[in-house]
Amino acid sequence: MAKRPKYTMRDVARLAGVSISTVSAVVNNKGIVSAELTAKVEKAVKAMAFSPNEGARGLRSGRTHIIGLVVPDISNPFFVEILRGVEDEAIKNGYEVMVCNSNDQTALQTRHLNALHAQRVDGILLAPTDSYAAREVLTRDGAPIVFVDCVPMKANVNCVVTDNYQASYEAIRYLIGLGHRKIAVISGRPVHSTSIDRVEGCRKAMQETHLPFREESLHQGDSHIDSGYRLGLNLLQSPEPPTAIFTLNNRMALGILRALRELRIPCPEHVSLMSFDDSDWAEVFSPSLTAIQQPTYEIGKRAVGLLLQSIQPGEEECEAEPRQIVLKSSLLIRGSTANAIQA
Amino acid sequence: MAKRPKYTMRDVARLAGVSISTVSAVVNNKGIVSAELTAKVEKAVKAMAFSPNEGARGLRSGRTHIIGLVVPDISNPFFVEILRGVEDEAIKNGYEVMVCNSNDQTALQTRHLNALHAQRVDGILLAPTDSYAAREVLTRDGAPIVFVDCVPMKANVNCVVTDNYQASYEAIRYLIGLGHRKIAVISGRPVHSTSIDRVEGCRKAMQETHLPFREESLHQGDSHIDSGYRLGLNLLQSPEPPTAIFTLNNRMALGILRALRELRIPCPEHVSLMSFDDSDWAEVFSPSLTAIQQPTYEIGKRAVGLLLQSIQPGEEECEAEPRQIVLKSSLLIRGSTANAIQA
DNA sequence: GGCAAATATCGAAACGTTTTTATATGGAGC
DNA sequence: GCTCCATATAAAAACGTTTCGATATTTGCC
Repeated sequence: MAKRPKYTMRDVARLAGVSISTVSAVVNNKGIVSAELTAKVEKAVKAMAFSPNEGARGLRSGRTHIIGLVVPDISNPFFVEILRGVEDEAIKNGYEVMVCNSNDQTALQTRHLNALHAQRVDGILLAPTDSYAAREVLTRDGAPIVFVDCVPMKANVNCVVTDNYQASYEAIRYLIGLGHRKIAVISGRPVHSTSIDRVEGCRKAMQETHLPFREESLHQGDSHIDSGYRLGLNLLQSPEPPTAIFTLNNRMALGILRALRELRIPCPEHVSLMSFDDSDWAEVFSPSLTAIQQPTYEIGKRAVGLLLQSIQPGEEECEAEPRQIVLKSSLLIRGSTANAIQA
Repeated sequence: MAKRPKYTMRDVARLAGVSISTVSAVVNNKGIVSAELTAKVEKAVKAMAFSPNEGARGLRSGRTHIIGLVVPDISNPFFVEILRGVEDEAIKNGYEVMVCNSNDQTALQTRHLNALHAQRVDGILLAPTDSYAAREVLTRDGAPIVFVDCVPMKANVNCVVTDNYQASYEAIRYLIGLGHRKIAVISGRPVHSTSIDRVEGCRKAMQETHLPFREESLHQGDSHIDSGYRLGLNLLQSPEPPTAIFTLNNRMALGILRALRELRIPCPEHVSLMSFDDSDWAEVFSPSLTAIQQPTYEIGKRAVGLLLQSIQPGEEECEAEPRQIVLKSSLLIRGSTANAIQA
C-alpha cells in the first residue's frame, strides 16, 4: 500500500524530454505539438498515471470546472431527481458538481453560497430556501447563477421553473369537475414563488367557477411531512371537513396520508387527495395517488444548459438578457381522487 | 448588477497598509498579529467582502478542504440519508462535499474517482458499485478512503457498515417464528458484500431451524425497483408461491409491492413482505411495511469522522491499522408480516 | 539564395495563497 | 549603554498549472 509520489507536469516533462509547456499543450489537446513529441508525452503521462492538478489549473486559468448546486431539502426526492439531471448534464460537459443542502435554513444557504464562492466555482444552480437572501447573492460579485424551481419575486433572472400557475389551475378544475365544492389547499411557505404561483392558480380556478376561495380554504404548511400531518389532522377533524385536499408538494401529501391512516378515513371514498409532485411510490400506494408530475430530471438538465451558456458566452452575447425557461407539468389521474359525495 | 472586481489578499493588504503575510496570518487566526493591525485588516476584509481563494490556498497548503462522496444510486433514499449525515458532519468540520452518483456503472464510478483525485480532495467516502474497481483505487496514490455500506471482499480497509449478517439472521428467525416455511429471499447483485452477508444471515437462520435453503429460495435482483417487480411477478405466479418474501433492499420491496398490487394478492393475508431498509412511506403504506432500519444518517456521520482521522493523523498514529466500524440495525415490525396460513 | 512568414518548441511570468526566512523593533539583563 | 533574545512585521519563495513572448527551425516566395 506504499503511496506513489505525486507526479507533476515537471516530472512528466523530464521523463518525456520536453518542456513543461509542451506537456501542457498535449494534455490540453491544443493541437500544436508534433506527432512525435505528442507520442512521447502521452507515453510519459500514462507511465506516471499523471493527472493534472485541477486546483492549480483553476488558479491559473480562472476556470475550475466545478458548478455548485444548492437545494433546500435533499430529503425530498423531487430535488434528488433534479440533482440527477444536473449531474448527468454536468459530467457530459466536463464539469463536477458540488451539492449543498440548505436544510431550509437561510443561514446554511448563505454559508453554502459563500463556500461555493470561495471555491471559485464557475457557476451556481440555486433552488432557494430564502429568496431574500438569494437576491443578496445576486448583487455580489461572483459566478453566474441560475435559479431552479423557485424564483425571487419580481426579479429578472436566469431560471428554470415549471408553470406552477397553470398546473394548479388545471388540477383544481379537475377536482371541481368531480363535483367537489369544499376543497382545502395546503401550501408551502408563502415566501416561495412556487407556493404563490400555485395558490394563485387555485384561486383563479375557484373564482372562475364562482366558488369562494375562503380564508379556510388555504392552509399554511412548510413543505415538510410533519406540517402536512398536523394540518391534515386539524382539517379532517374539523366540523366541516373538506371533500378534497390538494397539497402543494409531495412531502405534505405523505403527511396527509399519515393523518388519513391514523383517523381511518377512507380515501377517496370520504375525501379525495391530490398532490403536487409525483413520487416513485405514488402509483403503488393504496389508493394510488393522483399527482402533478413535474419534469424534474429535465429541469436539472436545462438548468445546466442555461448556466453553461452564461459561463461560455459564445457569439458575443456576453451581456445577454436573462432567460426564463418554463416547463410544463402533467396531471396523473390515479385512484386517490373520485367524485364528491353529494352532501 | 455591475460585478465588483475580485479582490485578492494583495488588495486587502494595500488597503490595510500591511503586508500580504500579515493579512494571511489574520485570516487564518494565527494569533501572532498585534491587536491594532488585526483590527485594520479585519476592517479591510469586511469592506472588500474578501474571501480567500480556496483553490490557491489548496495549491499551496496541500489541503483542499473538500471530501468526495461516491454513491451507487442517488435515487435511493438510503444513500440520500447517508449523504445528509456526511454533509452535516463535513461542514461542522469545515469541509465541503463533492457528491458523485455512479448510477451503478463501473465506468462512471471510475471516472468520478479520477475526477476527485484530479481535484486533490482531502479524502474519499466510497459506497462502491463495483468492489473490484474499488480495490484498484486502493492501490493508487491519492487521498485516504473510507468505504461505506459495502466493502471489497477480504480487504482490510477503513469502513463503516451495518451488521448485515446479524440483521438478516434475526429477520428470518422472526419470519420462521410466524410459521413461515416457504420463504423467498430477493437479493442484490452477489458482487456486493452487503448482498453476500445478508444472504449468509438468511442461510444460517434457515439451516438452524432445519429448513432447506433451496436453490429456489434465493432470487437474484439488482437492487432496483424493476428487478423486484419482475422477480415478484414470477414468484407470485409460480405453482408453489412462497408465504413470505424478504427483499434485501428497499427499492426491490417497492417493486414487489407493485407486483402484489397488480396481481391483487392481499398482503399480509396471502403473503408476508419484509424489507431491508426502511423508507419514509413505509409506515403509511397499506399495509405498513415491516422493515430493517439501518442507522443511515449515523453511518454518514461516522464515516466522515473516520475519514478525518486519516486526514489529520493526530498523536503520531500516522500509519494506523484500518478500522472497521460496524453499526447495529433494528427490525421494525409492522403490518406487512403476519402468521403463515397453514397449508 | 535570401528574406518574410509560419511553425514548433521553450523559458519565464503569472495566478493567489501559505510558509519559510529575513529584518526591524523593544525590552531585559548586566 | 551594549548585547541578546523575543516578538511583530515584511519580503520572498514555493505550490502546479496556463499563457505570453521569445527563439529556433522550417516553409514559401520572388
